[in-house]
Amino acid sequence: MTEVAALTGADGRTLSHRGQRTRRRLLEAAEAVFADLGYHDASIVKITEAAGVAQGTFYLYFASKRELFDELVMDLNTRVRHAMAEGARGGRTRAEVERLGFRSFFRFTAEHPALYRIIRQAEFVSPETMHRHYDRLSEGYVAGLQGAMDSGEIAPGNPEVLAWALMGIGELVGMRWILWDHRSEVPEDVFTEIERIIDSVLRRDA
Amino acid sequence: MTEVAALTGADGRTLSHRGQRTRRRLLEAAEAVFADLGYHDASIVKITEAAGVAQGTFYLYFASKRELFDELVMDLNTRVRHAMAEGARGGRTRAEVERLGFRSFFRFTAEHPALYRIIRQAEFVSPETMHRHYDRLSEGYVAGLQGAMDSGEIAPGNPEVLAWALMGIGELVGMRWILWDHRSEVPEDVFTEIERIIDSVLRRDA
Amino acid sequence: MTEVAALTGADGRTLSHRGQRTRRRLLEAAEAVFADLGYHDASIVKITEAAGVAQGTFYLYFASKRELFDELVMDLNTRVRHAMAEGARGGRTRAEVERLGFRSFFRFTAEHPALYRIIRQAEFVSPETMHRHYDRLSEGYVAGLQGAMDSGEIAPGNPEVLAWALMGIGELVGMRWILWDHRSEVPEDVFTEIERIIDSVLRRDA
Amino acid sequence: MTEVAALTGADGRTLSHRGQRTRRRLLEAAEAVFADLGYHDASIVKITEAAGVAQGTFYLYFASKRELFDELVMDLNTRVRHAMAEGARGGRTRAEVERLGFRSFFRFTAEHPALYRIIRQAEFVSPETMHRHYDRLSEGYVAGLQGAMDSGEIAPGNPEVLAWALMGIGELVGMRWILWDHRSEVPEDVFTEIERIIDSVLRRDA
DNA sequence: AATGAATGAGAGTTCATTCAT
DNA sequence: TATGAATGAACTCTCATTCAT
Repeated sequence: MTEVAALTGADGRTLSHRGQRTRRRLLEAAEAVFADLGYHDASIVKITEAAGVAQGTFYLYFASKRELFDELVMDLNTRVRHAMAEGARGGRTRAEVERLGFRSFFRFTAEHPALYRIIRQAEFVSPETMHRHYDRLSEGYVAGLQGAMDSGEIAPGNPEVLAWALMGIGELVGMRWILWDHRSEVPEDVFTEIERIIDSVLRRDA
Repeated sequence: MTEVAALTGADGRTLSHRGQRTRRRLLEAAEAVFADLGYHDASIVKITEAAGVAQGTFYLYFASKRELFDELVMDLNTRVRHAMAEGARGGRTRAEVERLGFRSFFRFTAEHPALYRIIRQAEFVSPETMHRHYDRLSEGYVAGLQGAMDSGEIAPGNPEVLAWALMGIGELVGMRWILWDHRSEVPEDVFTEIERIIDSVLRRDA
Repeated sequence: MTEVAALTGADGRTLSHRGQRTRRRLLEAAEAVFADLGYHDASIVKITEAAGVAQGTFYLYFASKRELFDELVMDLNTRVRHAMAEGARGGRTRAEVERLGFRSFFRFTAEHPALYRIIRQAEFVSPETMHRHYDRLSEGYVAGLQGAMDSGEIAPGNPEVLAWALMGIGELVGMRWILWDHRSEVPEDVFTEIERIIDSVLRRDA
Repeated sequence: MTEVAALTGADGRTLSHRGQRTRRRLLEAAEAVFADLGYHDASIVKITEAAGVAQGTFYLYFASKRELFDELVMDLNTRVRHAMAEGARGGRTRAEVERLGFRSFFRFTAEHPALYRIIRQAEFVSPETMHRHYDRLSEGYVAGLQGAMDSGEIAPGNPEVLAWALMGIGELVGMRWILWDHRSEVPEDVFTEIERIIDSVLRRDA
């Protein structure tokens, strides 16, 4: 259950405080540069420059550009899921939980555009990592939906397909109204429609 | 309104028959290579090799790799939309139209994986083209949905948001069950759930 | 029997006249640079500069630095063997043939120091190529020695070991008196001693 | 004349017991890693890892990678010569001495492949050291051969050339039958031929 | 219309060496 | 005495693009 950030260098050795700080700086710089430029145009030079370290330093902490990518994706994956779980905590009905989850997701997207931008290139960079990202994300959905279907709170159906449908909605709506419009959250009327969609899809009698 | 395939060389000159054939071969090769390798790993050498022409020939027909990309995306865009319109033609209710549209979309995805794979890289290759792709796709949806809302056939709501939500569903479900599973169409139970989702979202009383 | 120089590019394609010329220039530059600097310090930049072409041009003709190495070694190997065979042609006794062969070998070493210098690094660069070099060289010796032993012209013994012993003598004496002293041939008194050694080793009664 | 192992750090300071041990460990690790990988692929990291010390520690004992190389070569040189002298001690004729010397040389080569493998790269790493290695080795030979020529025990000739010829024989035969075949000593029939060669070359009447 | 040789900038990565602790 | 983080130059190799034929 506990997910601990790796605190080792590229060779698996434990790091000093200074080392940990450098590693974190590199990871943060990478997030920013990847978000800006995408995986391919984000060169190691640019990342290390942004982190304020020399080029060679990079390889003290990551075995390759791809490994950095994998770690960053998994890190962001952990964080979105936490953010969504956190944001949905107060929800009393399944629909409310999902609405709150979407809100948190949009907020996270606004704050961490890298996640969205990286993930859409991931299939050609690191397919397994991409799969793991979506799989982990869907797991959370599926568990909740399955439970609510079993208890009869929401309409019966295939929870896995529903999960992927919801992820698709989140991805494209976030892309369209957060990223393209450079907003920090989705406009209210857009969110209202999202709510309507979620509600109709989950609603039992119908 | 009429969309005519460009029949000119990179410099805008009209092409001979032979020239047109070469151009088409290049475009087809590019679709295949892009689908396989993605934009970045698809080099001009690989594309010209696949097309059976010399490297230099490429620049007789396209000003740059990026221009080829743009053209290919727009070409595929036109073709998906035609395929969807065609496939949905017989639909008698809006819901039926959408279901048929999805079916056609999935089929197209199976036959032209390049579209999906290219589009997910597009933001860092050619943002305008990417926007145009989604915009054009959504236009078709919006028109239909708007009409059906106005006539009271489907539940009122924000047709644009709904359009993007539907595109998101199609994208992720197609990715998950067509591309990842290497299937030529989505499994029936998955499609059944998709139908359920579409129906709930469009259903009036609720 | 006929050994034809490869006339293809790195991808196996046949070359135009211009291409062949460039390839040859690259090979010649490599021989010079390798002889001067050894394999490791001879960078592609230095080789292409010496050849008067751009860096990228190199990879049009050789798939890698190591492939160039292999080709160069094999090329020089062919040439020493020809030179030795040629030089020894007039010899009437086995001993005379060997003496003439050594002369040619020393002359070749003076003209192509790269062979010696490359071969001594080869074990860590391309072991198989190194083996092939020595094996091919020894084959010529062994054939001649075996025949002369069978006919009773020279003392009986193990022709293979003898061949390697002779190669060792040639290598170290060439290194000491040609390469280190920067001479174009071995001093006469040194050669006289070499003759004495060869004669004693081959002499029958004893 | 006395050859004392250097007991100083890179800066010339005398070393504590602990320091001496570390230095020795580094030298041993270097011998192993050089033998395995050759000079160029043997990085300081690999050597220090093999020695179980930190990277920076290396420079407490050696001013540079090249200095380590020089010291190692000279160390091995001292040891081969000792081994050969030791092994040849019982020989009663010059020919017997040489035979025994060769035996010891082959045995040393099997136990310390690094010597052979390093020396063949040495010309581009540290020419002076390479020269010193061969020169020292030949000195031993020359002294003995000269004496035996003077006393008429062996055939008259140029002892220096003969010495280099013998070194060449040892190098190539050791390479071929010890190193390439991964044997701990030369096969008996090969050694028999070596004996024959030595005997013929040294034999007076003839 | 087509070729394919040539270019050169820039990529990811390695490594001997330095230095603060 | 020892550590290990940091450096930055240099390396091999790739690739979109140009151009002479």
